[in-house]
Amino acid sequence: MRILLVEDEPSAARMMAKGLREQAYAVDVASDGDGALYQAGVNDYDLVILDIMLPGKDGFEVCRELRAGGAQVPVLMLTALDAIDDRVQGLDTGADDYLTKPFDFRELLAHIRALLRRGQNLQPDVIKVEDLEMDTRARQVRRGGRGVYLTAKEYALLEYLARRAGEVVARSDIAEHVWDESFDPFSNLIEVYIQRLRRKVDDGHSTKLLHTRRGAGYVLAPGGDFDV
Amino acid sequence: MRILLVEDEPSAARMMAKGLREQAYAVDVASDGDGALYQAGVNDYDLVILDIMLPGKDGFEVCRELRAGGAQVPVLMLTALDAIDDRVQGLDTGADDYLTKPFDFRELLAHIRALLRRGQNLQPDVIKVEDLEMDTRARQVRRGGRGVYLTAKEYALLEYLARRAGEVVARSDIAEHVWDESFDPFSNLIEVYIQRLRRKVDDGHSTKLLHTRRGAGYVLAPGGDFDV
DNA sequence: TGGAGGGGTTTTCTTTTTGTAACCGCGAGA
DNA sequence: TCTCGCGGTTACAAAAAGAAAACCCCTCCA
Repeated sequence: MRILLVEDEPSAARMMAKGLREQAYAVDVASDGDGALYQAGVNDYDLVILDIMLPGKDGFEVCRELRAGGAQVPVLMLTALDAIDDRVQGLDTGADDYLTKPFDFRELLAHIRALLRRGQNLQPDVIKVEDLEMDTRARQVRRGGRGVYLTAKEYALLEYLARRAGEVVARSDIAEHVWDESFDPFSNLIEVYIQRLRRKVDDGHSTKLLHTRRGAGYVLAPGGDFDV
Repeated sequence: MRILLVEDEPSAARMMAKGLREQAYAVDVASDGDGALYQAGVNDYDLVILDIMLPGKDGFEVCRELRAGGAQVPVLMLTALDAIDDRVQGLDTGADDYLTKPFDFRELLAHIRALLRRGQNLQPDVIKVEDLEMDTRARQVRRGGRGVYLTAKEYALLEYLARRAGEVVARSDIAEHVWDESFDPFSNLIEVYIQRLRRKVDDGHSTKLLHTRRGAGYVLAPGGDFDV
């Protein structure tokens, strides 16, 4: 899941981005309103985290322009406690949720999870495909009851495929939602990660879940959704 | 679906063409305005993607000449964000849509889908012919509920026939829409692919869907019955 | 400060797909 | 019925896509 973080204070931005990446989110950072609008226009984010206090256009204005441009993306507003404003509380700026600073990081994560869930028509917290189970809340994966240790990127990729289980997912989609703007489309990084996932998820199991559709992308499904 | 991509920057062109081909579009590339006009004159494209910034004739001029020549083909303009122009926004250059660079690839795909759909009065995402189902979004094909594995070219050909189910499709049409300009009209490649499709789609089913009309082309229809 | 691990790159190897070509067989018209 | 030609079939070569392996670099932490 890919997030745009709009925060002008560099150290806060760095810290949050780091924490989010640790949670396997792909994060792009914008430090002002215009940059944020530009990024949001270019990429398809799953969530925007928007600090209200920004140089130039403030958070309210950014949110307004986003909505005016037809963007459906969920927006989480951040505001200082002493600057809470009726507009924020009423969420009538077009935002979907807000959080007061300073906040506990786990609290932020909880809000993010809730918004993301809402954004994809309430997908369950635990995704099951055959005997593969992904607990997206605990970020825990098990295959046939046995725990599978995945790195953050591996997890993010698997979760993205799992949420679209049974569909052929184009590599452009993967690049878009699992990696951030620094992804090099000519690298074979996706193949490399698919291979790492196969080793951890499919190796030693007779039913493989990760299938290649040459010229199209990858599918996560038992049997690949057709008899080969 | 056949697309003419007009883009002079080689790496951008290569990247876009690759991504589009991944989505089973047949893509021709032109690197300047005159080349584009020539190609568009010779071939029948379903869509033209036109960068405005071109050496020689620019995108506006190319579009104008295209329209002057009576071309109805949908045109999607690409423009740099900092070069947005009233002419672009007003779409009064004869273009049907525009997109600012750099853009998100999925966004491009969405625009392409929208334009292609607009041109053909709302094509559905799922095409059904008898017990053959093509889910064009998930890129899955099934016959009688059973998944059918098709390569990229096979899929493109079947989709083209399916969209024109019941019609006799001339091999010249097939060559134009499923292959690109490098197609050798003296080869029997189409026959080869029809055969491959028959093996995967019709074999083992009593009602055949792929029928030959000698001297005319092929039809995808149950029983091959159609109004003459 | 050094080593382990995660993320990313590069290179090489393997498999699949695409395209070519030669040959076969059937159907329509003579 | 015979023949010609269109299309079908099959085999194979070339090219592309993907898999695998090895390697690099950076960060974090003991």
